[in-house]
Amino acid sequence: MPDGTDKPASSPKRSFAAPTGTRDLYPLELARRRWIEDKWRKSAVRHGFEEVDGPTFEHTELYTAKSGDGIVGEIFSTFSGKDEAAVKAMGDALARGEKGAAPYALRPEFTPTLARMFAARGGQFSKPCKWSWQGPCYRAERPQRGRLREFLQWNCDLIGDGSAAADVEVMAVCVGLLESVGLKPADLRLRFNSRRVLGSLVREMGVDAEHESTAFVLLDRRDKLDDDALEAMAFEFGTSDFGFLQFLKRPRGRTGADEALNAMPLDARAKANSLLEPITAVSRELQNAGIAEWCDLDFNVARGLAYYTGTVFELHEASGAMRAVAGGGRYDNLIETFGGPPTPAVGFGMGDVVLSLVLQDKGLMPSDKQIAADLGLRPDVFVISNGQPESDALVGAYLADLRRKGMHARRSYKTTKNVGKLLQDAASCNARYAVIIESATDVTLKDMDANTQDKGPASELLARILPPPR
RNA sequence: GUGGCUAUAGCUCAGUUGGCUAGAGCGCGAGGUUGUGAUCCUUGAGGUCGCGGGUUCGAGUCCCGUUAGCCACCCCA
Repeated sequence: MPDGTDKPASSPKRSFAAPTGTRDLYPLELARRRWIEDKWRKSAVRHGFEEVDGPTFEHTELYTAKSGDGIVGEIFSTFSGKDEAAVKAMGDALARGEKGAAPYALRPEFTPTLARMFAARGGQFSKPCKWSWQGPCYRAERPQRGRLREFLQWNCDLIGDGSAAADVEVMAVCVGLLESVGLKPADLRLRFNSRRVLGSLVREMGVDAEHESTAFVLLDRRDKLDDDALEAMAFEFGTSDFGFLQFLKRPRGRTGADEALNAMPLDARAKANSLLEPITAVSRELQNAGIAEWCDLDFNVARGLAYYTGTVFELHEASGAMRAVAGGGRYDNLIETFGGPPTPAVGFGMGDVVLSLVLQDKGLMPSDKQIAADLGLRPDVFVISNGQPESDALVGAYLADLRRKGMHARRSYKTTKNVGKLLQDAASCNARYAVIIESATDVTLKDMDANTQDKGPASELLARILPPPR
């Protein structure tokens, strides 16, 4: 365009940073992520969960319907780009000072997708249906320690069984993961509660059904607010019934059933034992499953998501310093809400960000070499020339042959003929064996772990390390 | 969305009360020595000091703005 500017034809260089809250994963970092994904998947498989997957983005209404305001406010809105009418409508709404909603949302969590999937086709599966999933989720939050805008989540859900045993089966796969990465009950605590029990208790204390969910919010924040702030919020929410206020302001720190019951009004306490039955059922099953030592009953756990109906739980670092590693619970109404048959379901989600932090803090993240070995990425053999021209010429043929036979085979790209430096190259990629080509027929086979080697005919020595023929 | 802290090489950091061509270690590349993963020696690449203004004879250094990152609140995996 002859616009008279003398800008050079080549546009100026511009550098881009990754968007806020996202991660660029270079080989070592991706290997660490794969290691976690591998542990997740294996834990799910061991416990009999089958992997499913769904779309990265959904209709926005899928989340506005049931997820609760917390998550809805963090949605990344998405347009198709071809739907100019929708883009314009949102622009107009914003211009009028209204809130606009995009037609699509990047998934902030997977549970609504799973409930939608089950509502659509769940009838064809035998019950209970045990599904696991892992993949990226997106939330437009301000990043900080343990929190990003794009993160990985692992979900395990058990659909079609409303029993306490089902609740505990889901908790058990979560604990199974922790055990598989070397964590101990002293490191992490699984705090559980029941919304149904909590609901009947607060009703006994004078809170009506309409205010039940705001009562849960208050209980969830007990540890973070002082009595005055709690009381102020309670009045604001219209949940200032005397009995409930006393319960809300009971001493902090102790979280078990006895402490909670002692803080309740007498007439409520009288009925409490029968009201507590759902929780005692869970406790029994925790014993049966052998994971009780990981778990604490905690009346402060209510969970933010609006769709939880029964048992709820959160997994926290024992010191309580860090945010939740995982959280979940029972959502018996969600599938019906999405047009399916009334179906009980329970599940949890675990994020990779906090889990990685915990593993690092505890020194449980394996070395990069160990991770590569765990993932089957360790080179089987490293091919080296002894520096003679006839050996140099054979490197490519050896590589091709070994690879064709199923070996992970590598070579050096350095120009040096120094065997020591080439072995250093082999060691730095953690190759299991090194093959030094000595002549047209002979090689030295070096066991890099044992630091032993033999020299002889190639056909004979390589036969030792080749995988058995199928 | 609110607040605090930080910003010099890929990484970890020096850089004096403002003063010559901005440094080190590690890592990366090349070469040498010892036919075997170590050690050692030589050498190279890589930075408009986050970006934009201002003060000054002179700014990596002082001031303002901005962006990004980290941390906390909020919320949550």
